[in-house]
Amino acid sequence: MKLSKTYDPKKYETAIYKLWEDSDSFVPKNRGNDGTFSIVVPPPNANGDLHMGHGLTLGIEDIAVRYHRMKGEASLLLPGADHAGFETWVVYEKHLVKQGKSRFDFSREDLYSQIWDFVAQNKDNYQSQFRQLGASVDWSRFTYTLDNKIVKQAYSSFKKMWDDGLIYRANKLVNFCTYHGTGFADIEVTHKDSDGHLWYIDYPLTDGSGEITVATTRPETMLGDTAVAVNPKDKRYKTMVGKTVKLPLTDREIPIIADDYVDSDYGTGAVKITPAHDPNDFEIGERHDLPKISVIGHDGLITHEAPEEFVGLDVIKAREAVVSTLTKQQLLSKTENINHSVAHCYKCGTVIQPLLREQWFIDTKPLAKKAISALKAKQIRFYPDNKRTQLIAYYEGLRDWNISRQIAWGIPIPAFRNANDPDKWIFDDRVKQETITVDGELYHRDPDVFDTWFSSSSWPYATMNFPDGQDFAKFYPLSAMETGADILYPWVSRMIMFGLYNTGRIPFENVYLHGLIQDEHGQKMSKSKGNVINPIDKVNQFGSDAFRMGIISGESAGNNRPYDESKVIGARNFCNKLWNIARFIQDQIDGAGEINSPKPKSIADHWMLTKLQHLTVRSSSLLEDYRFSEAYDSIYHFVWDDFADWFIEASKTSANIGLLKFGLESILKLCHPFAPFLTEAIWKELGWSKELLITSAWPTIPEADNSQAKKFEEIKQLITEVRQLSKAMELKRPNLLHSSDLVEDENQLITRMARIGEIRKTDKGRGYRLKSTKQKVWLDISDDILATYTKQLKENLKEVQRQIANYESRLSNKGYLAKAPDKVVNDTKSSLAEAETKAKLLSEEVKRFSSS
RNA sequence: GGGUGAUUAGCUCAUUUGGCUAGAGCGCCUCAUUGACGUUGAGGAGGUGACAGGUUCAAAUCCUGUAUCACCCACCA
Repeated sequence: MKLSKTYDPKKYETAIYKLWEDSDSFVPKNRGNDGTFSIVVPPPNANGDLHMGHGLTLGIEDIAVRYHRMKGEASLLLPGADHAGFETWVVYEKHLVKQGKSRFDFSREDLYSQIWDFVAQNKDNYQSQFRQLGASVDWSRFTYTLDNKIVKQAYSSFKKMWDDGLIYRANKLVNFCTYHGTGFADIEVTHKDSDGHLWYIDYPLTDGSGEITVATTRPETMLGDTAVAVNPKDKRYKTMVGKTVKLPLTDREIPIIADDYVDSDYGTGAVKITPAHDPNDFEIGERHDLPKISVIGHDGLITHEAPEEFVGLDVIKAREAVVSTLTKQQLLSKTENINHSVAHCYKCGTVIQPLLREQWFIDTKPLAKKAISALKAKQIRFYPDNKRTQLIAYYEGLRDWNISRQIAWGIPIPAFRNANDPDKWIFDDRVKQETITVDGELYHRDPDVFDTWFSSSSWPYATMNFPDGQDFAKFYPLSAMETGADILYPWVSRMIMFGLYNTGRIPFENVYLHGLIQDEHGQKMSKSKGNVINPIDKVNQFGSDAFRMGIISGESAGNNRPYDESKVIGARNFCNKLWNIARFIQDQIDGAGEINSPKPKSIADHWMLTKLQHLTVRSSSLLEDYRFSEAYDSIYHFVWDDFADWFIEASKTSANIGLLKFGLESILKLCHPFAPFLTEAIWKELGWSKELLITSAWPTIPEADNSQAKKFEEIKQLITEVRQLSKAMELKRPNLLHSSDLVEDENQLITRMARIGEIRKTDKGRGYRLKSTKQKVWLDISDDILATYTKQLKENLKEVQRQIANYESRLSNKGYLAKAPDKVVNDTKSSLAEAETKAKLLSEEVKRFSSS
């Protein structure tokens, strides 16, 4: 079939993907090689469209997997979807609001099943987006984070940790978002610098001997104060320690205590202590056995623990009321404006309230310890490596992890509380029941669900059917985990800890972290800014292959990068170039009849093969090293600069059909991981093979004669020089004189490619002697014309002389000769020799024109 | 407050353990008009590698310091 003039992605992509799927090409299978390669796709949230980050993730992972598949390894790219507990919950709540409803209108069970259906609708959506991106994922292994095996693994992790004493339930301060009504892990809280006030409040001593002034940014919490603390070394307050103050606005009497935590230089050096609403105060409270009075409830309103006049006010109103009452009572001595860091909900921006709540916590110390030693021993390779060091630092400061979430959407925590003994908890996975009876006693299920990250921490092996699955035996640890650098802490860190804990092994051998894709101006993409670029739009506009190559081009691990459409356009043009190379070769073959075997004959043939050799070796090693952009770059330039611009052009003088075909086959293979649709489409249209390109073998390295190749390189340089001279002197089809067998042999090639009028062999040259070759070749032009070029000649000579001086000074340096490697020194010597020859020729010409 | 990264051509970015004349894409200038491709071909211009020191025969690369930007972490009331 005749190929059309330009490549039309829309015409092929859907059908090609179906071809791969129908042929089970994505199912891992060894082909003449017993290696394995495995990546699990970071499961996208099942609540919307794929974004740019997914495009990059899938692009990178698919390139790696397709390469290893073609190498013959059993290669698995396992797809999945994330129920994304809290994230989806937020999306669904907005959805409810649009319908004029709220979460309070439904029971938890109702909500759960509604969201289940909501998510199910979206799953099809992004599965088709995976297909559009060309991701060669094994759909038969598709895993959803609420699949039975994942839930079961979450329970067994929980149970094991429970049994090992790593899970504990405690009434501790949690980061609570009063808007969403749930607690968070520390990592889910963002700190923002905000303008606020520092209020100075006088607390009168009970014995009437004076007062102590405390400074606070949150005066409303004074209603829950249970002490005032000062530094034990602070002389100002030495006599007050042990006394009590009468807490204003309340009728309570609270002690003045001494604690090292207090910084004497900040504020007044005296701190009000509210153990129920401040993490530091909580710790001081623990040390001094202070009562914890919760004056702010989970609804964000003042509780009945506070005086009647404040009850039911929200935090802001309560603050105003407290300040105004204190002012009236003349207890407010000073107010300062300050800028300080305030914790906010990462999703809605509500100020986080540290509130007391009974939650499940994981003691992360022992888990982090193992992870640290694995990372220090470099058992996992990181791209870029500095993320490894960063992660170690993170583990070292890691605090216990609150895994309870007060939302309906998630995996229920398999723990039940004794109805008669609130401190007695048992593990049981009958979570569908609200109550169970064990040994004749009634137990109530914990209404909370797990933090999503708790279950996804086991993703690398839960997806592989740990502990007995064949996949686990074959593919674990994963070859690589490729994901965004932004989830190094929330996800990667925990997968490593959990993997080591549950399986005793690292979960993956390599971690490749890509940076954020920003908008064209380097701004973070976000819905609120309205600068989100949809990858699928770009796929539709430029084709999937162009998008993939454009987005990985210039990509380097760990670095953020703006979306650059010019790169996608460049890649689109490259697709078209490939397409037209195929068209040309197809035309050649159509007119050729019998196709000979791919034996190199001409010097161009040998040259092309040595370039191909070099490329195959280089691109393979770059791909093994996760240097995708550089691999793409080297293939791109071989195809365009070497194969199309030189080999194909040369073949117009004398074609070696067998080698053209071989070259194209090799190119299609090398390009396949990057441009899977296009290359498979060409492969199919050409109909040279019954097998699919996706499962064909990665090219082997061809044999070629290097000395023949060098001859072509010389001719190539000669041609380039003639082109340069023609351009500079505005010559039209100049003639060439030479006394060289090589030039004689290649005179047709030179005539065509250098746009020469006539080539003639002669004993005596005239005109301009070419400098790029050792062969004696002259551009046959008059001195008149050449004189117009004198200025350029002088500049060239100067440049060459500068180089010579440079080389000479290097070679006269004793240290250089003694310490630099021989190869480097020899290179310098031959460069010097070359430059000297060139200088001689140039100076002769310059002299000729200076004297005339 | 602590940490990490960045700073290279007009723009966006590469450059594996220090070693040829620091590269690419896009943009720019000049030319080519059609027999694979104008989503093309040929030629070209353009860089004190942020700045200041240091180590080395040799530094964009290693070290120290400075500046600017970005991100991450952090319980100073």
